Amino acid sequence: MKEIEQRLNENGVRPTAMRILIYKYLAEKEVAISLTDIETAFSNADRTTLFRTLKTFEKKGVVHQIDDGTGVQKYALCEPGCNCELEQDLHLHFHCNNCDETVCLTEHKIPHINLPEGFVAEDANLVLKGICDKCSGQ
Amino acid sequence: MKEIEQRLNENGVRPTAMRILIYKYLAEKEVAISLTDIETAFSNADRTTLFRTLKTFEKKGVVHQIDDGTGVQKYALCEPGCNCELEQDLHLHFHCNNCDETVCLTEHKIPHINLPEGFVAEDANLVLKGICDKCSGQ
DNA sequence: CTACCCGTGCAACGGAAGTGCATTTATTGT
DNA sequence: ACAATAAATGCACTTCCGTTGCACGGGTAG
Ligand SMILES: [Mn+2]
Ligand SMILES: [Mn+2]
Ligand SMILES: [Zn+2]
Ligand SMILES: [Zn+2]
Repeated sequence: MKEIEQRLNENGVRPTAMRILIYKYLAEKEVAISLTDIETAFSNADRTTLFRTLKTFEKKGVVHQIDDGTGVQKYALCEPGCNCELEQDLHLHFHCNNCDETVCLTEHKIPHINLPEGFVAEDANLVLKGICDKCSGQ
Repeated sequence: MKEIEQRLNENGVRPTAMRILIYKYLAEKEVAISLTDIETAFSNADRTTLFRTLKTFEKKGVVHQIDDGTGVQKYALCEPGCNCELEQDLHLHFHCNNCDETVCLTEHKIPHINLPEGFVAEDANLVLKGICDKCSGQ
């Protein structure tokens, strides 16, 4: 509880009640979360607030956005001290075709790719799709 | 012209006038194309027709869909004899943050990734973002 | 020639992201 | 403690894109 407030403060995000709740929600879930997920979980709050909270979190480096190819934006908490912006720190994501959940595989960094002449990479996104550990029965 | 008809026939797609035009359009452009792009190019035709044409092309293996993280679906012609479905044949895509175009780098296959226990990969999507060869001045 | 299938067109729907503005809540200076 | 100010929240509305239902019409096959 107190740690959350501290974490938000460190990142320059004012720890309002709502934001703490959303942070806690993100922390409990071990999967990437969509705006609609949060909207469902906090049906009393307004969608715009939740939307802007996520955008604030993203801008301040509290969460990173995930594009898993489903067409809906997902978010997950950043590791403490992570540098999502830097190309070297980009991890891959896994989307399960069975349970439809997306998880961060923070241990698995995106390998460096040699590009043709003239191409300069600044960012990368690698998503693997298949069956997750929960759904594969193992 | 005749080759296009043949190509479509080979893939089980009836070569209507519209479809041939769309195929030709995709072939001329060297970049990934969105439905809106096609809609703009063929303002006389109906959006639905174009949409379903792309979906038909995709189902029959004439084009593959590309998710470049912009939020809009793009499409590009498949290489003759490509096996987009197979994991081994997946190439990466490059999205230019300057000109906003997305290109296939068909030579660059997505490297195989060792996943944690229980995860089974069936598909992969790797998108690099940065500055393309045209925009980097080289 | 006729019946049918499939491509095309028109209209409408639904989900999701995003914005402008009013209102409430928190923060700061006096 | 109070006023002035800034930030967060809520409501309404919009736009964009993908998608579907249904009706029409031209080509294809029997
Ligand atoms: Mn992640
Ligand atoms: Mn491609
Ligand atoms: Zn799963
Ligand atoms: Zn470019």
